[in-house]
Amino acid sequence: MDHMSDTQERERAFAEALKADGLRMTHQRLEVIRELAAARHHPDADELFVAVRERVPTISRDTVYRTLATLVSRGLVERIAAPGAARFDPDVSAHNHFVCTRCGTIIDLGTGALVEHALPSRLDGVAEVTWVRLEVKGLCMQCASAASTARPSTADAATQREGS
Amino acid sequence: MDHMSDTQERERAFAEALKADGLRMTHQRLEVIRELAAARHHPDADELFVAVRERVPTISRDTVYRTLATLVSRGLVERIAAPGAARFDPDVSAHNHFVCTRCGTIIDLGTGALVEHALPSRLDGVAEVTWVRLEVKGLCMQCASAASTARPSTADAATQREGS
DNA sequence: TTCCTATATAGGATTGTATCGCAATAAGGG
DNA sequence: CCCTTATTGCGATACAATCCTATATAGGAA
Repeated sequence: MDHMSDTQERERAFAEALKADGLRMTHQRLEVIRELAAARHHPDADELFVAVRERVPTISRDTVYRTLATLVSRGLVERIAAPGAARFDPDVSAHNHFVCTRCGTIIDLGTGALVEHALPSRLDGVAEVTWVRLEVKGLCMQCASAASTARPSTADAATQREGS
Repeated sequence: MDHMSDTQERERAFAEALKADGLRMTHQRLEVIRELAAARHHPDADELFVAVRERVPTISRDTVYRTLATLVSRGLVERIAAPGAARFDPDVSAHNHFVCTRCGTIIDLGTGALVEHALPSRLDGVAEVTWVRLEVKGLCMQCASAASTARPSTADAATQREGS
């Protein structure tokens, strides 16, 4: 809900984190964080690059990568390892993901699906647990209907070898 | 437990899957599946390549990649997206993973940690759920003690930008 | 066993993601 | 308005993964 203030809050948090470390708020960084905060589809670095370039035509890919690295290291954004390119999630709160095995789309599931403290207090080889999430995979609506009708559709991700 | 028969069972399942599709059992494929079935650390393609090359000196990286793709597409092995290179898990049964955020090591947690994840029967945008896992992140024992004593240790994975 | 053909392999070329190195640029405190 | 220092742009580079194709081989048929 209320996306406007949400985006602005993220902007503010980023500006604050930068200042706290003696880093500078450039307009490149500002546009990257804005684009990501407003995104609803867990974009990858290149999607952000293309989107931001509309407003900052001279921005380089590397600046986008560096900005994302800064955000992730500050805990303001989460990096999601995915086939192909890593995706980024501006929502750092505890929530779960559904991943379509066909097109790679990620859908937020909210925290409802996650049950509390199912973890034993001690896990072998594990010193400290800081993060627990439920991951769900399957077919998204789009791919399901595309599959039932005809062609595999223009898969936008998950471009890996098919296996002879 | 009983790793020997476990490995042999996986070999047999692979041979069977190949035959069912008119594919051939080459000794390159055999050594790859053996190496992976015996592995306990969720290796990536290159680790398998290096290990298998000990016994099949002329094997190419591509053959390892192709064999893995074949295994994955047959549902005999699971691909785990990870920073750097993808890792592969010969254990396809429902079990959960702990991932060390420092070194990238993956530790099996068994199914015990997974409680009744009461997923709503209907999820928005989701057509079909075929896979549910719990993912846990934190610090492994090794990294925890290495961190408390001194240097960051020779991180063997998770080599991503630090973020200024 | 030998032959034959479709499948598989080797490995160099290629694509794609992400990072590095450095000269040029600009943020922002003084 | 200056000056120091962080930041940017971009070509070079590193590495994962896949493609291309001439050559090799699995494995059924004779």
